[in-house]
Amino acid sequence: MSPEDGNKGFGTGRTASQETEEPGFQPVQARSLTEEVARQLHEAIVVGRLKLGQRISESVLSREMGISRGPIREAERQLAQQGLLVFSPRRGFFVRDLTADQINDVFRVRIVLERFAVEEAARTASDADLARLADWRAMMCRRQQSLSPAEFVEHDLALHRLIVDLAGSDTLRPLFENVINQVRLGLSLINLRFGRADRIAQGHDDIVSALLARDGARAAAAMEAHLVRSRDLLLERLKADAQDQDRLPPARKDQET
Amino acid sequence: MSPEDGNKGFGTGRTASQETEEPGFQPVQARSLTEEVARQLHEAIVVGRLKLGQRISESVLSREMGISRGPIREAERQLAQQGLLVFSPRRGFFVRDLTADQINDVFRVRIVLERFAVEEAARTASDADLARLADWRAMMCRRQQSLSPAEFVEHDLALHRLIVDLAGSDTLRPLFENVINQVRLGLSLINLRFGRADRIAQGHDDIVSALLARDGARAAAAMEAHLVRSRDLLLERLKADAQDQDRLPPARKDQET
DNA sequence: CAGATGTAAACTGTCAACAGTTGATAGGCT
DNA sequence: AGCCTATCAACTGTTGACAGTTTACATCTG
Repeated sequence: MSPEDGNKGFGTGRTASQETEEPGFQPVQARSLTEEVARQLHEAIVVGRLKLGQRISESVLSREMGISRGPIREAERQLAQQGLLVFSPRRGFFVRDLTADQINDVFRVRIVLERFAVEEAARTASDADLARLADWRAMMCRRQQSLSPAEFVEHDLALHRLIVDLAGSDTLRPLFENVINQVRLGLSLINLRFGRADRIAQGHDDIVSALLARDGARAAAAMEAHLVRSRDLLLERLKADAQDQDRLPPARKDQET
Repeated sequence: MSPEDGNKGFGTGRTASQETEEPGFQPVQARSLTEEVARQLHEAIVVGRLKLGQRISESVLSREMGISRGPIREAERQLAQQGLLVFSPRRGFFVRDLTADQINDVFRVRIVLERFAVEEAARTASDADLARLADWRAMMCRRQQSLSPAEFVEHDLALHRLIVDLAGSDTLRPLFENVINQVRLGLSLINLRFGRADRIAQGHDDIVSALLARDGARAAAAMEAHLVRSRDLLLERLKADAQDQDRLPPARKDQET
């Protein structure tokens, strides 16, 4: 109906509009330059290749990527709306910087959203979807030993996104993505490493088991506890890293990309 | 009331950079064309001058407004991120269309966000800000008789925005604006008129008085009840209007702007 | 007459260039 | 030397134009 079909069903994998046709033709997708630029910028930011507060110059980017400034402008504006960049008129875009207070604030809202998500999921998700969620979690648990810290973070976020999808609310999804982007900004602020990460992972099992029992209240409580732990771990490491870097001369200026 | 005039001084902080200078010079604001276009489009949509589902053509708009297509592209993309437009690749932007189910979904999320907002406001807002909120509500109540339905809606939304500001969360604010935009879309779907609107207004007093008492739980309950009433009234009128329009031939096509 | 096919207009995606502004650097004055 | 001022380079805001795609209409064929 509407020009943009929300990807319904299960996971984040937007399996798209590929109707079942006999010979497996891929629906040839001509991604626009804007999308490609947005994708690359998004990755560069959440991976931490772009430092927080760093300026993202249109002209520099256009020269580096070999395209004109139009698509880059649009991509930057898109990321700004997603909360990854901030815009300063006539000066350009900068990677958003986060203080510890702001990270705290982000998590307050995140807790609200994800409590709602698990409650809805416990109420309305299909048995099949819940079972798939449990399978996915089990698989992730088995692989846990062989994951790098960055991969562990990705799996963690994927699980949360899965739960939000199960809530089945097209309104919630974009809000969650926005908040998650801020969380990733915060994560890119620290040096990822393991430590008490297994306690974080343990929280997932509590959430999933409550979901399987369709106990919304317990799932919400488990979710909140899990997020509080994640937040505290993040803030704690942020403080530790900040102390480490106090020795280095804090020369941060408008660096080129 | 423009959607984006940071109502200063109230709760939010962000008192802007206008230092106290003697002669009252306005900080001459060179609004970019993009912002101006976005503002006009925003208003045209929430006022209902643009029908839901209608196509917004770049070229037509650029001819009408006498500017080139660049700023219009950017403004459209911005509104798309805000949830007012949807984008169909190589076809353009369309005013987002809402079904009754989607309106229901929007209100589910809105309730979650605003419950959080009043709880935070009850906990952290300053006494002065709460007093100002009460004053504002009282003034609005006195004027109530002389308001048009559209003005009443604006006042209602302004009150909710005020409360969200009082929560003091920079993370919550943009999410709320996004949700509110969807609500306005829904409102533009019906013929505004009075009826049991006074019962809606009554809900505001419950919320404000609970806030003044700093009773977060009661404020949240009042907020939820208020929003549920608003939602039900909206959905009910939507159904009634739809029946009215069933007689007219439903000729809706890609109309020019 | 119904369906498929070809054609043309209109539109979006992208680009290169111009104009105005910002920030920094070099120079002059006290 | 220290502060202010003028100049300049780089960047953003905006424009008009070109190329490829989509959509609608007309034409052809069974």
